[in-house]
Amino acid sequence: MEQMPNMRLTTQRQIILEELGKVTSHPTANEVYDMVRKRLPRIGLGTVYRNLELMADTGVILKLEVGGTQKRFDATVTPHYHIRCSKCGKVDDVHIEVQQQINQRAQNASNYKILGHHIEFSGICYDCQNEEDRQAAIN
Amino acid sequence: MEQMPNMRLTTQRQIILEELGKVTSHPTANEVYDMVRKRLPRIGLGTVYRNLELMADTGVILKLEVGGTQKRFDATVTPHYHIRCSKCGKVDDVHIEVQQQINQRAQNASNYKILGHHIEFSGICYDCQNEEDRQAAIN
DNA sequence: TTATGTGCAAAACATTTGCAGGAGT
DNA sequence: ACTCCTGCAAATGTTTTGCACATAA
Repeated sequence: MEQMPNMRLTTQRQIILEELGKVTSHPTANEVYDMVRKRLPRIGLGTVYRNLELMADTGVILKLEVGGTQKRFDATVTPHYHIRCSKCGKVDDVHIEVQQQINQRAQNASNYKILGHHIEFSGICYDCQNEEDRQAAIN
Repeated sequence: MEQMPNMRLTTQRQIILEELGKVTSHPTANEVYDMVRKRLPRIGLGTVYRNLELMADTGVILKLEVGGTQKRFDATVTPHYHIRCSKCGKVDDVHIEVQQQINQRAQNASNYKILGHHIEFSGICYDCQNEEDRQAAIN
């Protein structure tokens, strides 16, 4: 794990990062807690929150502030976009090219110093589409 | 207010919508509550939440699920993008053209049925830039 | 008249924090 | 040793909900 000065390499940190790296599901803090607890049964939820926050602040992971009530986390830090299913809330990556030119446009159109952007698509995932079709067949 | 069947036109609903329409600041539910309370001192916070949610569901207003801990609301329902100040959390509109073509690209790149997208820029607002300069001058 | 909506308070949920003991450097 | 970190539990902040009464249609 890349570190800041005064940031210790603890077992908890290593395992949180390892477990997050294993999945592509953009888990919530609580889901990470459940994953990590299988290997470290006595870890506290506060520790998970503190370390996810810390790793997001130092750029080791990404904190996704997408729709829904909970924050989600992503071990892939290269820029990419996301889609969230309006039915079930699942979040997936969307592999389209990054729209670099819109940062400049936003710079021209506002009095902010632009740092970046994120695109969140909304839609219905494959499973929920099938679910819809099944319901339609019944009615 | 445009309505669904069985949706009554109450004083509370009218005033919530009026007050939200007066501002461009993308207020949180609690900020709407404070605005509305000046005219309806006995309104409950639950009523504000229930009605903002209902109006967002019926498309009368927009619920913004941008970064930060609270949801924000917007009386402007025509598609547009937002920017959030990384320092103070303020949210403003960004008036650049809507990137309609990326929905098709996302459709091709995923197995979701795409419904739409939203872009959130991050940056430093004018006031916070000045604040930074003032701090730099001191140090 | 009657189903829907409201005010109020409590509950639910996500996240943060204080603190005493534990562990990395 | 000296900090920083952790587990635990309590606190905080936001949103939702149950219920008895009020009100729009």
